[in-house]
Amino acid sequence: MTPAFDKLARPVQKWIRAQGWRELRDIQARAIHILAEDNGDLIIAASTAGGKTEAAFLPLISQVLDDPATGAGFDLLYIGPLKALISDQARRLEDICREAELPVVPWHGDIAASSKSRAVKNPRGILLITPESLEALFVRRGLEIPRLFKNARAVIIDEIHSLLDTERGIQVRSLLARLELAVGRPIRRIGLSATLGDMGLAGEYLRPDAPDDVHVIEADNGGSELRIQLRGYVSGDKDEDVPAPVRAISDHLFTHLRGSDNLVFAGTRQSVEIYADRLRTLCEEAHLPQEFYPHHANLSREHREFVEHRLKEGAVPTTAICTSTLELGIDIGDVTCVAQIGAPFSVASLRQRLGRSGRREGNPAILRQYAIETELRADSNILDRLRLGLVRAVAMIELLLEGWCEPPRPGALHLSTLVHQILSVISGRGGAKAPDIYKTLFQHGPFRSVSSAVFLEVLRAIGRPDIALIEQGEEGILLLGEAGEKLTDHYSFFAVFKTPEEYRIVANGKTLGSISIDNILAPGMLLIFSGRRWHVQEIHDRERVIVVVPAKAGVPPRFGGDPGIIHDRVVERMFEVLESRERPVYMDRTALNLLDEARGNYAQIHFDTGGIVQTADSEFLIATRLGTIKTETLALALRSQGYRVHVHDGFIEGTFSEAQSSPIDTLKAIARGKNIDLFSSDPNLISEKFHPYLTDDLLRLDVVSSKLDQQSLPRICANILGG
DNA sequence: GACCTGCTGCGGTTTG
Repeated sequence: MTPAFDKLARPVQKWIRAQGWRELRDIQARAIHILAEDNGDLIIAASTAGGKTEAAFLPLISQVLDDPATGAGFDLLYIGPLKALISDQARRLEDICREAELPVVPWHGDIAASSKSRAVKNPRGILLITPESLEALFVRRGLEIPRLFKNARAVIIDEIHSLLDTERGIQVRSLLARLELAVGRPIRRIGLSATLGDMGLAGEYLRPDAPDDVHVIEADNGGSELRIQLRGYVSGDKDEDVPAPVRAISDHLFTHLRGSDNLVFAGTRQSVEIYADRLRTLCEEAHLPQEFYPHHANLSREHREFVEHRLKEGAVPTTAICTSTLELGIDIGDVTCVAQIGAPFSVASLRQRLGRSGRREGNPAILRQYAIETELRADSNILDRLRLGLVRAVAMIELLLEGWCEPPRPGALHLSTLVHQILSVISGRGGAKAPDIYKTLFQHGPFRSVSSAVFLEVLRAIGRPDIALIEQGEEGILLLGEAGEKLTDHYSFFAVFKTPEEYRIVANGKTLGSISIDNILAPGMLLIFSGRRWHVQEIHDRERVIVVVPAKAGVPPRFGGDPGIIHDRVVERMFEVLESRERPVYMDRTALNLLDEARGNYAQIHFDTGGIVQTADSEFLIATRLGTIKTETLALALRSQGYRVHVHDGFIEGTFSEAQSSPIDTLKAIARGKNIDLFSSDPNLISEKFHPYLTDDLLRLDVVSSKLDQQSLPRICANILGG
């Protein structure tokens, strides 16, 4: 074939021939050359099904075969964020490795303990593991880590775009640093990804000590055709059984998606239930077989796998009404079109979703965007008049077409994850001194933006007698306290992210899924769940179980959630859309009418003399033109000065009383550097799993580093006043 | 004003 092919080991070449491949893909050939050249780190970015896994593994497996290690130890380590992904990848790798007689060891919570203990006794080949299971190895078998990984040539991290600066991403980085420390040498890191907004920042994530040395291979997947339509809908009376836009959008989906495989991203789990229920009803009324199914994280594994299987097999037409569950890497094959109801929270996720469609050569990728706006009345709010949902959908489509997406946001302290890693290090080593922990987690690990003073404060906080996560032993050794022992002893310790408490919903002895305990339910109430209608029969509070039987009517449950963070650039583009006169060709007539209306209303506000206007006697409106973080920071500052404010995309709406100074004067004072206590309105600061063990001071530091931008506050105010 | 992800070790019994 090619020089790249000649570099591969015999059994690998034989496997490639058996696949009937005529040639290696471009990214595969490039990866083979780069991985043969030196020991450097590498990022491979290509779309789903673009051959990334093979690009990384074919040359690495070749190296293992050409130069076998002596003694026990895994040759390669793969970290994947999903159990389903690990099982998928293990199947593919087993096929390649069968010829080479290299063991492939999938390892996650659903794998039998017997096969795990076998692998620990005789570690060889490729280990595929979740971040949580790797954490468990460090905690439960900390002393065996060097033996298990001393031969590891590389660690492959799949879907790194889903990790980056998240809690879980910081955990993975910490584990990598601890791994290298345990084996006493660097281990080459290879990141696989679909969507990356900024390769430099991804390199920074992969190897913080030498980001510039990280090789990058990017597939050019330009050229494939993209078809977009944005349809507008106006909602009327809220009291209707099925609201008009739900009815109209469902009719449109039913007409255009029936007969093919599609994904409908409905935005929220509640919305998934509403549209799935409506589309099921339409199928029943037309006496047609069912082909629309809901898919979200609260539905049972059995039901989700049923939907995934139908999509993957492609034997019968299937449309999944889903949340971001179907956005990540699990293999569901190609879909005809991707529908998006309401604007998403990030361009990155829109891009990732669209990547599911038009993958087969010659097929276009199709995006059907639906925007719902409320009908205006004489007393309608000014922000309803600006049609911000529709405007955001337009802004995001424009940014998508330009190829932009959100970069990661480094700089957060991640104190909750730090508490977790401190406990993990102490537990895995049976005790540790503060300077050793500092060396492990800070000099080599991901917490270098945390100062040593803050580190000591965290140790003191979790060592307080009423917290008792750690305590001081002889010669300054830190040991687990009573609460720390209890926490790390339970398997729930290994995940760094928080999970809500839930009821299990059971019908006819089978689990349908779960709903949050925040739902107020009583026997006799009606429920829509898993796309069908139910009657609540029994509630078992202690067992957290709700028993339901089929019913004729129902209402969807509440699932709750955190507000999303919208990037500055998206809001900036929204204002450009409001101030422009261009009418995008992909919008239907209703959508264009709504956009014209929004532009007319925006022009009437007269922001031309500055970003703040008085809209009524005691009401004001600020256009920050900035994303969630900066707009929320200003909102907190105004609240601390006694104003009542509401935040929207790039806008703050507020009221003030005569006794207060005018909001313009307040903005002027902040612009001049007036000292503001952002927390005087006492906002909730606990959002992550280990936050409850920290002090208020530490929580404030953490929030300021991750969710606010205190530093920019004077400039934000100056820009608003400058018009 | 949202979405998603994950989980060990032991003791007992049976089988080759």
